[in-house]
Amino acid sequence: MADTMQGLKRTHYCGEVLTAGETVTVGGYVDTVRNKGGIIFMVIRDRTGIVQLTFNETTDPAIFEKAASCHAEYVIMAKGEARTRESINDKIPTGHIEIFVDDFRILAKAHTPPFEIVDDTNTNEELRLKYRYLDLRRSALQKNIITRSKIAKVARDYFDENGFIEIETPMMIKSTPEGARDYLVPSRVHPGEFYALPQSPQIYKQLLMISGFDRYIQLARCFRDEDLRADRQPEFTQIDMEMSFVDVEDIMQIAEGFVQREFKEVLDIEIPVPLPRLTYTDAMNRYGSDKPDTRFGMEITDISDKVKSCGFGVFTSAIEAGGSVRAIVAKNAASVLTRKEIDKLTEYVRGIGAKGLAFVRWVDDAPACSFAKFMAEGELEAILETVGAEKGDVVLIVADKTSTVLSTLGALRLKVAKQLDIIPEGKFNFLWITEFPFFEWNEDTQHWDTMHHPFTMPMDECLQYLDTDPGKVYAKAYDLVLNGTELSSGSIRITDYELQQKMFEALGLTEEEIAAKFGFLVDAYKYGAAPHGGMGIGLDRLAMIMCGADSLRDVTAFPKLQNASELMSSCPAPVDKESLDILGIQLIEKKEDKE
RNA sequence: GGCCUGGUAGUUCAGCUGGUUAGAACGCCGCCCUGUCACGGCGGAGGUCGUGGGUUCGAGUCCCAUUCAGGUCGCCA
Repeated sequence: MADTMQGLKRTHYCGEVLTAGETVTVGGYVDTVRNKGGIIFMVIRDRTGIVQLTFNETTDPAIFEKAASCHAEYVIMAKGEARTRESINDKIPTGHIEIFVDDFRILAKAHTPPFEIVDDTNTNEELRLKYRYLDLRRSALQKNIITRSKIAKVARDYFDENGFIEIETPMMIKSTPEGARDYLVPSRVHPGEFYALPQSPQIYKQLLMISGFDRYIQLARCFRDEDLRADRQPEFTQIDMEMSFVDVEDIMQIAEGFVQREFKEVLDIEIPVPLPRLTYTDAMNRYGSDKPDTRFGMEITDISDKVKSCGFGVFTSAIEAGGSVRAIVAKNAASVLTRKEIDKLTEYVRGIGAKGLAFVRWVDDAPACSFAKFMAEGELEAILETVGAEKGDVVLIVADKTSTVLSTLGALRLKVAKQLDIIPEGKFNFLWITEFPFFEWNEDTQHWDTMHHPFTMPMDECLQYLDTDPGKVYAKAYDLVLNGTELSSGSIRITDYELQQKMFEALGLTEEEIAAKFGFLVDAYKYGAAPHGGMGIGLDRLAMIMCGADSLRDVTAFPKLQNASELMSSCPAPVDKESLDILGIQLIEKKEDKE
């Protein structure tokens, strides 16, 4: 049986700096026990830090013996006098003090954990996730989770101070077939019918604007049944907001104030505003991405003009087919990007849709070039000059359909930058991406899809092209990008009923489809709505970047794996037949069922 | 679904062109040590080499399949 804590009341956390002479009571997990024979030094830990307890065999043999029986992760409580240590440890904040224990309780014994609870762990993540509650004892993770809490608190403060009202929207809503796949929730009361978990509170927050709440905020849980990435979890949290009587500039201003406030209050870092802006078109042309990382250069250069009449068929045929030839320059990379490494990059670009990779590797006075034999006198020199390459650089060139060229070079740019280790740490580059194209031509279905959602307002000057030339319509949509991660996406919404109808027509939706998918929303706008718009800021991603973490898993208490399962509780999991019967659900038998 | 990387003591890893009893560090267990703090000293236990098949006199190592995990593309209005 473990001891009770009867008669003891915690007075201090482990990380609190004590003054010599005071009597304190602390509790925590045993970190290390250093038994020297006649004296024991025990380090205990809680979420605030660590403190050393000292036991002397001659002072109190009974307590000494109990301390000697302790192992890592035992939960203990100790009362005693804080004393200045005989030898001081400068490396820890509480290193000058120790607690000389005169009352000691073992509140819970503990099995040896499957991995050591240390800050700088390199234990494989699968094991740590299986024992997530132990992993979360590590101060590095605790720090992240606590920072995340602070970020959320600052968000609430900021929006509250700016007149926003926090409103909860439902978690069980109607499934809409557009966009990401929904998680479905069956209903016992309505067998065969399903709720969906929200992908975002989008529709509800627009309805709240129609209701006149004017400024709405919610730390909203969102769900998407899509494949995971390091920066993508199936359930996540958005700092979701919406404002009335506003246009794009008003929302950007509020958002800029928000990030400024967060970084100041949580990290004590000044973010200068207004934040830089780039149109979607410029972002694609310069960085090959709609969420460019601007912490380093290596911008894309169009060299189509220089090679359109050269002798290299790969280049010329791409241009003749309406595509282009573009390049990036990796400065001083010739030593790192060996021929072998470039071959690996070629494999990589083939994997993401390009046909190949041409290169110039300028090591010695004569640049090594994969296509040199096709070049006439001076042509290679002209290319090198156009892209600004010098001795020691590597030029990487892709020729294809322009969209493929850009996306390939955009991905290559990031990969090479990581390989060369030229992305500066501790830098926070915010960037607005504006003027998104409204429509995207879908080759498969042969009609126009929206790039955002169909309630996004076109830019005023583009309204005239809605019927005639959808490709020329740009949206009042804006993404906020931080260090190459999309932090937030937002737009001004269509509040004009007739315009909304026109949008649906342009998308080729029939009356029935409109009514079935968005009927109540469309109806709501008949009753009058102030111009409004908003955005959803990814709390998880913001926390990830502010904590300097590489993955959302490091800022999420109980994250999902890449296959969207959770190891600790083993979910999702099958349910018994009775539960399914009540819901009116019948499973299709799998080919090879578990025996 | 495609591509890439990985799976060897509790943990992190080493293990070459196939060849005795598969190693190290940390952790764990036992004994010793009254000022440690990455404590130290002595001793010890601990392995279906992810799984299945194949090649071979012989497989952790080679081949095939499969599975799990991570990254990425597709996907994510």
